[in-house]
Amino acid sequence: MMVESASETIRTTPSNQNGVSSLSSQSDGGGGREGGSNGDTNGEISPVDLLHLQQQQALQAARQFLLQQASGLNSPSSNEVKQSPVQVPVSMAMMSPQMITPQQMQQILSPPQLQALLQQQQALMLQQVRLTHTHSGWILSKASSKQLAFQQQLIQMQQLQQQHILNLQRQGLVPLQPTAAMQSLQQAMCPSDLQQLWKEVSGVPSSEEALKQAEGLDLSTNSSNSTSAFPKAASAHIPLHSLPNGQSHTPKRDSHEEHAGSHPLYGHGECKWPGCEALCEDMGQFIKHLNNEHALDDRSTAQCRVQMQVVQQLEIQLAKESERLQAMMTHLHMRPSEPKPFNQPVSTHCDAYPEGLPHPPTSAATPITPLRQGPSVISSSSLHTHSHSHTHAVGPIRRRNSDKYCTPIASELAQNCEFYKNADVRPPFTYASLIRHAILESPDRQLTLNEIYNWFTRKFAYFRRNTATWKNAVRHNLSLHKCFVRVENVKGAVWTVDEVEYQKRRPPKMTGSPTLVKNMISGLGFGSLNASYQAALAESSLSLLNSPPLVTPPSAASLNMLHVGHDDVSSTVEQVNSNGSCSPTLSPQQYSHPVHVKEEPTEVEEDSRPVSLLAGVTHSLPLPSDERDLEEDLPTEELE
DNA sequence: TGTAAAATAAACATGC
DNA sequence: AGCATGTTTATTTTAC
Repeated sequence: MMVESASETIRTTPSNQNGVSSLSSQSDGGGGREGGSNGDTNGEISPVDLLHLQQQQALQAARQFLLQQASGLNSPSSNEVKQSPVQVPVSMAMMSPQMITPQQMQQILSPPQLQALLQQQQALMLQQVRLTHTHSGWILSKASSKQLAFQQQLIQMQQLQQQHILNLQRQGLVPLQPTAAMQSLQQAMCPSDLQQLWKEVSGVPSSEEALKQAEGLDLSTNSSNSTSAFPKAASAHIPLHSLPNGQSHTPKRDSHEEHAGSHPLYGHGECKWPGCEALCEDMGQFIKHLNNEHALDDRSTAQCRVQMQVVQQLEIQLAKESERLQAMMTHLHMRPSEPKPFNQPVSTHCDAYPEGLPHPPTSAATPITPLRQGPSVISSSSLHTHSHSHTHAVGPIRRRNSDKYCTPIASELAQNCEFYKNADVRPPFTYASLIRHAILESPDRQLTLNEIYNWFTRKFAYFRRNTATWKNAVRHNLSLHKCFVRVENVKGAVWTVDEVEYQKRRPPKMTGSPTLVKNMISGLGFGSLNASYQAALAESSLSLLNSPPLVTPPSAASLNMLHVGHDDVSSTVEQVNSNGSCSPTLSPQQYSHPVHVKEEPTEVEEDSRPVSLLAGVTHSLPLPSDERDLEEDLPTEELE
């Protein structure tokens, strides 16, 4: 090794010291065996399943829609829902009726369209009701209140729609007069809410707001903290069940709404008011426009109401789906006896995203932090590890596990990068693997120590929270392993990977060894794994890759372990065309490129935000031995 | 049970 | 002095 010590400096910031105590090493308990408790045993397609399916589809579409609606939509190309019927149907048509309020339809669709939609929905509802009745006994016992509520929702939507159809016919197309829209609005909201809403919607943004236009709400911002991330109109609280029968509830004021930074309704020089795309040069002009065109009048109010309902519906739906997801997770990964806090509000587990924000210490009761993620994909070993280290959530890496027996790091990371990013789960990889991966992932395949640190903290929530020891470990590994080569350049030293050395480091071990595979599987605590079922899962998950990234759940079971190579990355880089961690741009060849030490190490502070979770199909999902249709509903997650 | 690999901890050096 | 970086040694844990 070279022990020279030239004068070099490290330019980067000292990085994060989220000082959390280091944990002494500790042993682990036995191992969480996922219970085989079979909560529900539905084998065939039922009406409820149909409804579920419909809900899923609606939710997916709605999620996109919500993102558009609630985020101020930074992408200039994507227009919001507007009068133009051409724009709408793509997102709207996918949404099931319960996602769209009549008012919104009224705003969006032309009367003929509205009529057609209404008829369609009526037919659908009738069908559903009939099914419900036909199987009423079964449904009641199984689907319970959730479905009933859903039905109710449908019916009420129906009524609202009819009401609005009448209004439409009565007053022509444009609803400029105070109408039932207003009435229903007032019905649904208590006066204080209404006032607040009006104030929020029509109020002139304060000058300070105008000044803060720097960071408009973009998607990432939105997802960072669920409810408060919604734009004002959305965050205006409305009765949880916004049914015309009115409710009293006193929403706590959203403290964010006054300080939302830039105006959520303004972005890319364009007014983001639903149905409006007026161009505004600057904030001042926009404010003028807002006051003129979207002042406090009936129309604005109705539009606001529409928006509220949209958001509310979506939130409700999201809550339900999240709940279901957690139930699934609980069932699949955790002890059956463990009662899960199902009632956790969505907002609490949606805050995982912001990178710098340390999690609130994961309570021991909730081993699986990232509820919003689809940890169905997460490495079995990581889950396993995590699940049985309650008392010390930051237990030691169960190292060999990953490196040798689990999925290669690249595909694993690619698949679960979002999970690891948000979940306080220790990645099942060796430090060496991670370091190598980080370096290879960088544009120049070289990183400073600090950049390596940053990569760790960026990619893994675990390393955001537990900084005490792992940095030492990183340094230790860098020094220890010959495969990491320190290279000096003008500005400092960078670390590179000597691929040859890395390959030498560990001879292939378990290539094609049935015994090892078996051990691996059993070691992961899966019990018996049905190969054919895995294959099916893999296949099905393949299809997920075609889904839009936003709604692609990382729920694909995968089979990597069945073709485990000898080593994590070495096999991965060549096999899997995912350069790991979500940045699918790097070609495999690049990994083997000779390293060029560049003069100025790049700062990879906030690298390209990798979003795709659609990496591999290769993973293993802990499955109960009884084969069940896990794909029944996909965790509709990832509000990146 | 022994061994190797990896994690963990810590001492120490160096430069800024 | 304090910190970041880097090296080295020792011990523990884990899987084989």
